[in-house]
Formats: sequence, structure tokens, C-alpha cells
Amino acid sequence: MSAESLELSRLLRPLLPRLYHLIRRRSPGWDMTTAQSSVITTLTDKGAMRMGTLANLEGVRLPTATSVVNGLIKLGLVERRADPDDRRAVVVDLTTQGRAEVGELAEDRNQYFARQLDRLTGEERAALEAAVPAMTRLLDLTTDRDRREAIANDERTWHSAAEIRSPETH
Amino acid sequence: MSAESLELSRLLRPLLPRLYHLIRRRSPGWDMTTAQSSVITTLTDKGAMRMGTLANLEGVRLPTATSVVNGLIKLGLVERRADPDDRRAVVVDLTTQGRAEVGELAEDRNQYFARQLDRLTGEERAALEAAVPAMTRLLDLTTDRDRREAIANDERTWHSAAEIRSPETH
DNA sequence: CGCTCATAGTTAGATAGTCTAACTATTCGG
DNA sequence: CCGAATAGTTAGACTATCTAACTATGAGCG
Repeated sequence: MSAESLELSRLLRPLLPRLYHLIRRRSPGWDMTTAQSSVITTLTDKGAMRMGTLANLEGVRLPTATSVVNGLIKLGLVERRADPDDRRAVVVDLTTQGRAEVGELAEDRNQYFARQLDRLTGEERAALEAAVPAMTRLLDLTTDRDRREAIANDERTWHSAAEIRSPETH
Repeated sequence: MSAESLELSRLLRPLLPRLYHLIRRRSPGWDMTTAQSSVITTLTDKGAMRMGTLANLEGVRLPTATSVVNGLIKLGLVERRADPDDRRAVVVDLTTQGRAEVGELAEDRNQYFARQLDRLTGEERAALEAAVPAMTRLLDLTTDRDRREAIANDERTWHSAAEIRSPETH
């Protein structure tokens, strides 16, 4: 590991939980928890998927995914379907209502956060914007638990992200 | 609110819970929860403080702070003291053991995160590093619940950050 | 002084997220 | 077709979080 990465980690890592807290603190008019929001966002971005895939993308265990999905079903935002290819499996997807609500509410949260960003200088906002691609790639490299474990176990088992991700985006 | 802030919010906000998840996923050899880690970090940075101050800085209610601090006391990392100036109040502080453990374990987590950063390009890391001051200031502007509520209620009640923060850093 | 009200914290009770372990149902490989 | 592997759920435990109610102390005012 490079000294450069370690130095950056020392600067950046302690900030992440705090930024999370910053936007977590109940953006107005939003009665979903963050775990639920995260699942909804994932489903919006990547479409319907199996429970195991969802759990991997969220970085949690299957029982946790079950519990979060149960909450979202109670809210009427997602639904379970049988996977026609494998009757052990379950596919989870947004409901029509879920899709409708997601757009509005995400925008409310964006405005809430934007009011905080508005108090920064233009330069500060530019610096944040310039970091967005790097953050996105960092997440792409690391959000799949299976892939992460495969890397940890044996560097040679690693393939291209597209190759590994393809079964999940079906 | 500027259109620029809203646009940046749309890019950045959805990333924050995910970055949080990324470092949350059990950095090795670490048996503290994130809420506990956050409190420890705050105490390390700002020193001993009253429960209410801690709750404000963490952005949670007092009972939540009580519960998190109880957990840390059980781990032997922090302690409660009476506030000599106000016998209703309680001051929470790191124990000697807490101070000792924090350094090593934070470094473990930094290395865990650094290994992930290491897979980015140098340019990407530079972009992240350039964003650190802006993130820090964003947090400085918004982590105090009282200040945030004052802003929401009446923009005119707002004073300089230093002025408002002074009673907390006593 | 001594009453009343405000403030600092804890306790109680509820709900959600998270984990591991154990269970059920299905698939797959000889 | 049977035994091992895989996909999910259920069970049970613990933490985090909230609001409401409680305790103890401080502060203002007749």
C-alpha cells in the first residue's frame, strides 16, 4: 500500500461517518430509514434483483436484506417475485407506487442537502464536484461483498467489474 | 438556493450513505459500532464535554447519547464525571485506556480504507484530497443541531460559528 | 427564603438494522 | 436418486434511535 493512500485515508476516513450523519438527520418529509433508502436507490439504479445480489450490493448479510425488504413491502414500495429460473430464489423489485414516490422524495432530500451546500463557497463546491467521479469509482470497486472477499482471498480470481456484475443487472 | 448547489446535491448526496457503508463494513479487528466510533472521535478531537454538547455534536437526542456512552463505559473507553459547575450535568471523557486504544485502532481502520484507496488512480486520489477541506467545512457548518435549528427557524438569529461554538469547547 | 418553572440527564418502551446460527426449500453433481 | 451446496427466511441477541415520562438541580421572583 502506498504512503499516499494511507495519508489520504487518515484525512478522509474520519469524515465519512460524519457526512453520513449530516444527511441522515431526517431530511424533511421522509419517513424511510437510511437502510431502506439505500435499498430503494439500488433498486432504482440497477433494477430488480435477487435477495442475495441486493445483500451483496448493500454490503449486508441476507437476513438483514430480508428485514429491510420486509419493511419496504409494508410501506408498499417494493414487492417480492419468484425467480422463474431458480425456485429457491426471490426477486425483489420496486412497485409502481414505489417508483412514483422515489422521484419526489429524492428531490426533497436533494434540496435539503443543497441548502447546506449553498453555504459553501463556489470553490468548495467545485472541489466536491471534482471528487464525485473518484467516489463513484471507489464505490464501484468495493461495494460487492463477494468480489471484495474474492480479492482478499486470492488476487488471481479477480475479473473485470463488468464480467462480475453482469449476472446482477439482468 | 442556487441551481449549482442543487445540481451538486443531486450528484453527491446519493453517494454519502454508500461511502459510509463502505467503511462501516467491519474494518478488521474493531469491535466498536459506528455510533461509538463517532463519539470516540469527537471526544478525541474536542476533549471532555457534557452529555448535551455531545448529543448536539453527534446530531442525536440525549437518550441516544446516554445509550452510546453506556456502551463505551462498558468497554472501559470513556467515563462519566460530575460537572463541578452544575450538578445536574455530567461530563464524559476518554479514559486512559480509551486514549491508548483509540490510536492503534484508528490506524488499523485507516489502513483498511487505504487499501481500497490504493486501487484508485493518483488523479482520483488527488481529487478526493482536494475535496477534504470543503467536506470539513460543510461539517463545521452543520453538525450542531441547535445551530441548525436556529437557522431553520430564523435566519437572523445566526451568528459566527466561533461565537456559537465557544460554549461547547470550554 | 420558598415556589414555580426551566434545564440536564436517565429510564422506559417502541421500532429498525445488524449479526450469527439454525431451519426450509431447491438445485446440482456424481 | 442421494448427498452436498445454495437461496432465503426465521429465531434470538444486541445496538441505535426516537418520544414521553421521570429525577435532580438551578434560577427567577415575590
